[in-house]
Amino acid sequence: MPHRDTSIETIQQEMTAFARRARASAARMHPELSLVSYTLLAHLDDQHGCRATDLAAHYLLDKSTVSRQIAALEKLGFVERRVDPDDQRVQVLHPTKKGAEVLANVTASRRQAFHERLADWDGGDLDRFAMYLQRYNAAQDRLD
Amino acid sequence: MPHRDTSIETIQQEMTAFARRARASAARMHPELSLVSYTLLAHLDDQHGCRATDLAAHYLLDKSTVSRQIAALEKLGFVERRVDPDDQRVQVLHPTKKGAEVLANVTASRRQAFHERLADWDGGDLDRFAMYLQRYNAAQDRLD
DNA sequence: AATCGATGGTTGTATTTAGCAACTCGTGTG
DNA sequence: CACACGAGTTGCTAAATACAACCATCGATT
Repeated sequence: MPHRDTSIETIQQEMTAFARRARASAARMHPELSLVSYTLLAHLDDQHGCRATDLAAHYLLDKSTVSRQIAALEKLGFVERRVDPDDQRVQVLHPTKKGAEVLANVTASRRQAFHERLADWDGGDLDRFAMYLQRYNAAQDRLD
Repeated sequence: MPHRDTSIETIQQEMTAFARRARASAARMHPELSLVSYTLLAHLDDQHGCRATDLAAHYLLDKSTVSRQIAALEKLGFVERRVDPDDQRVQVLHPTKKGAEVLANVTASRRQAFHERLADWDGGDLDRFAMYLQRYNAAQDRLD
């Protein structure tokens, strides 16, 4: 088996192992915000608001799923809806002040965890690893 | 913000993005074997059999979850139980012939998908990416 | 202007995955 | 022997998700 295949095998195994744990471990770390809620809220934050449909498209989730997740986030007081005056159908979603704060906390603590995990990596390796992941995910975007 | 932090931020984002999708995309590709079942079956296969408790410990799953997953796999005829003659409490789990075949098929098709995604990567990059992932997951093992 | 198809969103229903708690049954140790 | 422990199962619950049916609004066409 060529070396190339061995590498691909490893990548497959490790990505799978990672995926299996990520959700559970995220839930353990941040009971207040599941991986999905976190992701949605983060997207709203850095897009400065967007529509539910956009979230669904971007994350390949059913619109009903997004609708319920957003409803939950709204109930928690983390997002608010602003009806678009130009089109009464659309609700532009924004994180509330409270939502932005919680998001910032979770982000900080996730960042902390990542920093610990990556503490002994040198800068060049971090840089390359980051690049590879971006490249990998971008490829998946195109194929999925 | 030092470059190091930017890399870590990217790694965090990309790993999260990946995790979010992996399950759904695995389910779409292989409706016959969820990501968890696949993982459990694969573990049985390469350990040449093990106990339910070992699976639970290894994958940080509740023993009830493993029990039900195994029951499902057994119902499908993919695993069989062999009671340990030295300790009647333990059941050593093994993939059946059929289970091993299905596993091989799914593995092959997953490998195919990975090959497509990584088709335009050069050997050095694949190698480094694989190493980084192993290193990252090993670190997570220690901390989790 | 009335209508109709497309778009944004919600709700009903079902499935899957998971955890926790309570249980059974066998094992081994005081 | 009694009792604690370990392996596994089962009852119950909750969360996340998909699919389908639905409602409201918009925009284009007649």
